Amino acid sequence: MSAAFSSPNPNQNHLLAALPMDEFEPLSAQLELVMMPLGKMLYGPDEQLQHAYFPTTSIVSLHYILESGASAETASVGAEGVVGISLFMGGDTTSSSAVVQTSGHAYRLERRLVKAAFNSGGLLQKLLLRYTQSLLTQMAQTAVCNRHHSVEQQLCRSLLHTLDRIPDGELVMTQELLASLLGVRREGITVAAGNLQRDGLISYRRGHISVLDREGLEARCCECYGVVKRECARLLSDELYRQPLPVARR
Amino acid sequence: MSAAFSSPNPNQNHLLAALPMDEFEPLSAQLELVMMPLGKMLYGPDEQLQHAYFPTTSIVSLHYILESGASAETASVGAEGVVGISLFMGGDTTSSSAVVQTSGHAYRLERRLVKAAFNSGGLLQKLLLRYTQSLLTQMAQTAVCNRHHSVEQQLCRSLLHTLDRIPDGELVMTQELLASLLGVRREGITVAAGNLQRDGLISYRRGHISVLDREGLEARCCECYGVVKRECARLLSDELYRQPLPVARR
DNA sequence: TACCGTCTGTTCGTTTTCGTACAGACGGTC
DNA sequence: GACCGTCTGTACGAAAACGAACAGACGGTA
Repeated sequence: MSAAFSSPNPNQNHLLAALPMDEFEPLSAQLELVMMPLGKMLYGPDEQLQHAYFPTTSIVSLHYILESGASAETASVGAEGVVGISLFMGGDTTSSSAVVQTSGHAYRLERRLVKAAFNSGGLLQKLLLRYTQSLLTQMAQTAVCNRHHSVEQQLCRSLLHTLDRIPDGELVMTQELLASLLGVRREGITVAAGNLQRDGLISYRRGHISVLDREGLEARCCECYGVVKRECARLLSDELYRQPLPVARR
Repeated sequence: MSAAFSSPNPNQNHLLAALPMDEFEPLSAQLELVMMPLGKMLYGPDEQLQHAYFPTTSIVSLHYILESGASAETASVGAEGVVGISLFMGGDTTSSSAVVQTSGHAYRLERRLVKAAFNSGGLLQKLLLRYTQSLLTQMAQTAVCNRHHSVEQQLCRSLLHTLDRIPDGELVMTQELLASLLGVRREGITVAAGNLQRDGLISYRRGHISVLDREGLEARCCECYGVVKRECARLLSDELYRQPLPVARR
């Protein structure tokens, strides 16, 4: 496990890890390891994508920026997924942007290779389609949550989703960043986070948030977190996935 | 054109109309014309879908119902699309529901046939994937709109999207229905619609809304309507679509 | 150690939406 | 023509989030 930190490995991405040898092998030489620094924009609105990114230790936020400059996250992508689905879905561009929300690594694959791999129609195609379906669920639930739930509930949801992808429970994000992800004022986050800290669920200091009581956060969160998590598990963890994740490829 | 009303025709659905003869022919005998009465639920959460529906004159609303009973629309589907993408994306079910928002007709195709047609990989597969991408855009924009825009702006958006699918400009929907689609109170719709009527943009009476000034509505609407419309046009109206829609198949 | 930029905390009035309650009006049915 | 269910209009206080302004605190750098 500790080797995972010192030596990045494509198997850290769940989609890549699920591929059988004969599908992974031809891709592996083409996969390029890239650093994903916090704040880096992978693509902007209507920009031709050059690569698909398979995050391993990084988290990427998909969001839309309004003419006013305001923005809101519509979904986020970690090691369970891939950034750049429009490359194989057919549009090549999207109206949204993709920005690194948690720094780390990713493997990227050049545009034409993504399309070719998808069209060759093996397990990878199935996986990518299922992942896209889980992304739909995530966006739909974000829409519902934005309509009906409080800033505090949405903060819990965001923290939990991030936590699921950062096993050590130590999130590196300022309140300002959280606010821009959720599309609310920074002050709103200050108050909500203050309440959570007062009640012993989290603790934070200048850009670092530690989750102290995960169950507490879940109890305080709206149902949206669970809906997305269950649906992603269902779509991506059934018979398609039988390999334990971090272990060497058989 | 008037024949379109008296005799339902699969060509009224844009996806079906775009198919070349050799792909449409084997499907045509399997397409079942169904009436879509207002309020009919095509499927509920986690329910195994039995058919995909290709609307012609009907409009279907995809939405999520919270434990509290509140709900919110995440996307809507008319003649440009298909209801039941999880059949070919791989999940078979979704956490959302699909309900008829405007009564009319649709053609439905049995589950296995949908999967077979998708997997045979012709133009239909391309079309379905592109349509799914447009659905992603729609959901993402709904999330953003729910976060940042007023009830009145969202009402305009909803009316415009419906209007695009109901050419005669006479919408059959109560304020109660509109409220449940947008996930707001009925009173909020009363006020917003009252303002629009006062300013001469619409007129309504007991469940019937007439749009009097389309440009006015667009001016009053947020950018979200245009974003979705342009993106759908781009994804579904390029080289894949060259046939004029209502005309007989060549 | 002093400094300074960034991050966090707090305040206050404003706006929007919510929740609740009830009144009025339309239109189809008996 | 009277009735009644449904749809629409209005009002009022409560709650949530916003916008703007400013104070304080942390922590890296000079």
